[in-house]
Amino acid sequence: MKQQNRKEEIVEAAAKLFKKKGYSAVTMRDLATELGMKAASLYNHINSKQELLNSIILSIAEQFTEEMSNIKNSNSPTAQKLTDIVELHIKLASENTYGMASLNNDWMHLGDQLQHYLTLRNGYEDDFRDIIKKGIENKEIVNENPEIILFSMLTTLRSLYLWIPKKENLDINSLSRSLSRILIQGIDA
Amino acid sequence: MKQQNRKEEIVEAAAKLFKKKGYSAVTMRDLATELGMKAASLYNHINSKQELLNSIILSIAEQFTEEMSNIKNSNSPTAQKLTDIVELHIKLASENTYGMASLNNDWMHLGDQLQHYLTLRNGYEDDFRDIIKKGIENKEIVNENPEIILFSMLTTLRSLYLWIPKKENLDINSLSRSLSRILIQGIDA
DNA sequence: TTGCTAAACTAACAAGTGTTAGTTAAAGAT
DNA sequence: ATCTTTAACTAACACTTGTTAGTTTAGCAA
Repeated sequence: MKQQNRKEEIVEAAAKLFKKKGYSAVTMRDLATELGMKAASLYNHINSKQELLNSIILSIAEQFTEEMSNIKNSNSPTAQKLTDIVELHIKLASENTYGMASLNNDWMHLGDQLQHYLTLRNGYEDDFRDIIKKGIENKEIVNENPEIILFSMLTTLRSLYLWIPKKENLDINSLSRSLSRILIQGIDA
Repeated sequence: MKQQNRKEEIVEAAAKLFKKKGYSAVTMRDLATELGMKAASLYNHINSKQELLNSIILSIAEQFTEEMSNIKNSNSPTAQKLTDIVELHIKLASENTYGMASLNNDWMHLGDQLQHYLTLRNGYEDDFRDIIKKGIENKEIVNENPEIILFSMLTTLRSLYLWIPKKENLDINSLSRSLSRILIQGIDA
């Protein structure tokens, strides 16, 4: 039977290189060298460079979509939902510090999966926006432009993949609490 | 005399394409087509593809560095300095909606200018961090981990270039006020 | 008119691209 | 011992890459 292990090593090494140089700048020869083999040998395990990108990005995107739907459908107060979203991003970012880079920067190079990805992303953003809007209606959060709130939170959360691996001995739970406080309660003394 | 105008058109078109597809995925033939000419003709105005990226990124980076130093050396209270930083990012992001993408995503492809860029960026971040730390010492802002505060604000500000062009009829002053409030005072009702 | 210059062109190059075909060596299964 | 499969290899392909050389065209100065 095929060694599923080797394929995963390739996908991981690909994600690592994609993070460092971007999808387009990584050649199959780069990737092969990283794994100590020749470019042609990669094709015993994978079908194309494109497929590597697709599977890296979509597996993460689908996790986001699924977990967001759980949060949205819970009946927690708004602040708790937002905290849950922070936690979700921290979890997935720390589990996928390489792949998150492709998700953020190379999604436009998804070929036939681009539309599927965009659908997932738009759905995710719509859910996030709805949570904020309901929070404003219920006067649980302040009456600022929900688009600006969404933008501000989401861009911070989307960048976690860059920041988390730089910090050693990072306690994920305390990061989660601290970041939630900062995003929700601000930094004014 | 050489038409400096044409060169600026090329740099602008390059920045636009770099934003859309990333530096590595843009070919000189793409760029030429965008401008209605042949790739070889570009070299009547520019020296290399690399030079395009360098000038796009460094001109913006230098503006950030210069203006940050003004803010740091002012004797405004911390909250005002932070508001000034927000304003600075909004200003430069709206003046460079294309180039900011290269600054954020393609800096690793700067060739011999990479070190210079990193020096500027580190200096900028150090200044930003100092402002936050002083604010905590003076009890002007809350005693959270300054690295998390820095990360959170900076990543939001760095993403403005993506968000600003999507909003039409955007009043830059009201965005500036609103975003400053959200970042500093949070969203808790 | 003549000459110069800016800015476009065509043609080409050497290097690098993703990928395929066919081969080979080692490990397991019969 | 033989057969099959896995996963590596070499060689090569058709195409694309950034860039250079040399040429052409149009406008301006003399």
